[in-house]
Amino acid sequence: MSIEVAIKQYKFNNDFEKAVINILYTASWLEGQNIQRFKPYGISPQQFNVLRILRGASPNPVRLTDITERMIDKNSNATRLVEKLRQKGFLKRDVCKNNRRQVDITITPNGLSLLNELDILPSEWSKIFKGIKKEEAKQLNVILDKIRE
Amino acid sequence: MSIEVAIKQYKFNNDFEKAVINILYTASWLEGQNIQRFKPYGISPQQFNVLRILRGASPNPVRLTDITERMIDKNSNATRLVEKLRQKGFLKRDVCKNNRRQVDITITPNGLSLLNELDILPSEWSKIFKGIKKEEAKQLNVILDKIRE
DNA sequence: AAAAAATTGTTGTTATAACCATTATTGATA
DNA sequence: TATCAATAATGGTTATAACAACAATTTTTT
Repeated sequence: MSIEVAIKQYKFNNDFEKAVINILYTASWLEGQNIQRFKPYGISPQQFNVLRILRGASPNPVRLTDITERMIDKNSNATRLVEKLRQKGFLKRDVCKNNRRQVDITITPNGLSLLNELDILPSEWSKIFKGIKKEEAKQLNVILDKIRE
Repeated sequence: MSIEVAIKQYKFNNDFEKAVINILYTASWLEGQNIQRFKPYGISPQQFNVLRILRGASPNPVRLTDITERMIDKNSNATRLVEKLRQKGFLKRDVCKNNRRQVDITITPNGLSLLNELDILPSEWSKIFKGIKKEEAKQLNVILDKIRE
């Protein structure tokens, strides 16, 4: 659906302004889809993000600052997200031996199997993105990367 | 900056997955810019969004459902956003005469002049978007609209 | 007209985000 | 080695989001 119809605003000052609103709107839309996807498993998109970061480093641990750096939304409070996930048994926390200020955070087998269930299969991607082709996804990535220069 | 470097994740399963993360990340980045922009004026991006909707309809009033429909982030609680803005004198609320369930919401001169200050001048847009050209902004809009089909 | 259904907006509650001060530890330096 | 700055993480507080129940009013049905 065009952004004009979606938010019933038919006058944009220019293509850049429209792009800003389009990005924000599309992100909110995707976020909504993710919330629905994760809800049955009792985790939030942010928590999912943390688990993916941990899996990326697994079996090596990561520190809290690593998580903050790599998070999509940098503003969140990583300490509390990690604690939530620990309570659910998806990760473990150990004070780092070399540097006792740091905490080593590692995903557990439980966490890995949760991610396994949540991974989107290649066949599902084409359903979700039925509107665009691979080439367009690539173009999109190029343009978004340029925007944040 | 490429999304890989930004979030230090170098393996994506495919271009679609990368696009999802890229959109979410870019939106968070834009949101951050907006928060900084609006902070000196004491309003949030959501409140700014509401005021823009009101200006779009001005001098006609809009109702709460209109606001919810047109908001970028549909999940917010419009009632409370409106109340915040009313307290600051940026809009007024009147119970609708024809239908007493409804509330007519109108932007005040105060609200209009706030928006006036916050409007991004054409010269500023090119600074913010120094990374992309008008044509790329157009392409971006086309692709994002297709995604949400 | 009375009852049922739909619409419109409000409010309570719980969870999460945002902001910022604080603690603990380490490493540098004088 | 005592001090100070930098680093790493935590926790209190306030604001906002998310969800859901609720109340008031209007519209539709019987």
